Amino acid sequence: MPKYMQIADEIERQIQTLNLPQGTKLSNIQELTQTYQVSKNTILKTLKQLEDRGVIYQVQGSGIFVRRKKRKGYISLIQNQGFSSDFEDDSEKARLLNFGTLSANEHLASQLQCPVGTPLYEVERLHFFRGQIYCYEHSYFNQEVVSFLNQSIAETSIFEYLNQALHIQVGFSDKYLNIQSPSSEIANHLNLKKTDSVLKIEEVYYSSSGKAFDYSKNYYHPDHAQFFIQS
Amino acid sequence: MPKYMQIADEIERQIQTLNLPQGTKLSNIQELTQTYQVSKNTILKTLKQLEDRGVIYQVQGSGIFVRRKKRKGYISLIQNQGFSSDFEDDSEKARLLNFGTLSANEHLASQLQCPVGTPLYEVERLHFFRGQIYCYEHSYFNQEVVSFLNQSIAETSIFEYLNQALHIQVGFSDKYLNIQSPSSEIANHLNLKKTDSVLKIEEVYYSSSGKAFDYSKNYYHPDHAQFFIQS
DNA sequence: GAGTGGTCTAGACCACCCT
DNA sequence: GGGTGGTCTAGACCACTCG
Repeated sequence: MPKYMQIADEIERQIQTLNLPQGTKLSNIQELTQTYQVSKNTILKTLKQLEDRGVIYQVQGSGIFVRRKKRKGYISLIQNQGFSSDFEDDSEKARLLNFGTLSANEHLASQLQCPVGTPLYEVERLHFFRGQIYCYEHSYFNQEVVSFLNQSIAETSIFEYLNQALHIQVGFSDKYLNIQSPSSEIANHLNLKKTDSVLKIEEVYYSSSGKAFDYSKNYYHPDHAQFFIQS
Repeated sequence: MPKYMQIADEIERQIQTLNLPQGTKLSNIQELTQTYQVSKNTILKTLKQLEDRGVIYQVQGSGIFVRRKKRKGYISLIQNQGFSSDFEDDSEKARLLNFGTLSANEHLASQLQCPVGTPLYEVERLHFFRGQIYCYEHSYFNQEVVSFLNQSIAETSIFEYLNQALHIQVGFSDKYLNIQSPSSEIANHLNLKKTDSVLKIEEVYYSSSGKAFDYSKNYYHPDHAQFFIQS
């Protein structure tokens, strides 16, 4: 891991350990270069990183200050790591409903930016948080990028597997949100009436080399769907 | 405006003008330094900027590539410029429902991180897009930051006024999303039944010096609320 | 005016991709 | 192995904030 990243992790850990409140002033840049024995530019990269993560903010001519997340229990829409990472404890569980393969039809090919007929993996899962159903997920993975996947992997964290076993890193992602009336199948999965509404989030994940490898349709239970964005 | 920003704007404009498709390879870094007669680090800052905007992606050892937004008509949840900026044409209109002042109660004081009793401006507006109601907005501005606001300003773009007249820049923001059943007042404003659902987005905007100046509750019509996030 | 962050340079070396 | 992006350095100067 590069220096600027290590230092960012260390500073973030310190803020959390000391539980510093919003607005706490941190050391200035010159002190940070001395503390970590690196050049000013490296510290600047560290601070940009922490700013992007929503951990600090910088004010020209004044200083570097702590920024704290205000509300607990909200899922971040920015971090690109699938489901498991949004929860600090192990209270996130997934139940596999279906695992299989299929060929991309026109719609899937367009979303995954691959030719019609490309072989895909198909995964359907229900996600629970503290025993509550909160999301029905319907995902497709391009087999030309994700060379192998099976049922037992799909029962755990797919993104962790992609990262550690296949060395596929998420480069970037597109997410589309809207509100829909659930189909009877989805209403059934989420324990809803057909007259209720669900929050639908479609996601396309791209590897760090820019290939789309995952297209997911996620339907969130209206009572347990809470999201936040820091920017 | 700094060089790296000017160059970023110029490159983005070129991509849009030439309508370059996703995946188009751009000049490499060395060529860019020569084209714009700046150092490598300046180009690197430019590219980071464009990456954050979702305009390009970089692949180590390979090159710099165009990234295009896929769907039209979706509102970005990342850009921090209030309502008007989300629409390319002038089809966004706001109708002012209420303008006034009040003192912060406990809830508002907590959201705006100010003492109870701080004087606030209160604004209620309905937002239209292509003649359709899509959002009911209920906002509060801290008068200690926003020193002046009146009815006729609230009828146009408040953020544009804050920026140009008061020189208040948005430094960062927190946004919280969830689904709710509308109160009868809100159902009424949005032309909905009480059994429908709305997407509620609470937003807190901070100036570039880190002071919270705007707390808004926005209720989106379920049929016209479409959002996207690139990250 | 002293302190602090923001921009910019020039150059060295490393890590990864592709042919 | 040649090309390309990623990291890091050391130092100069600018722009803003605050007492």
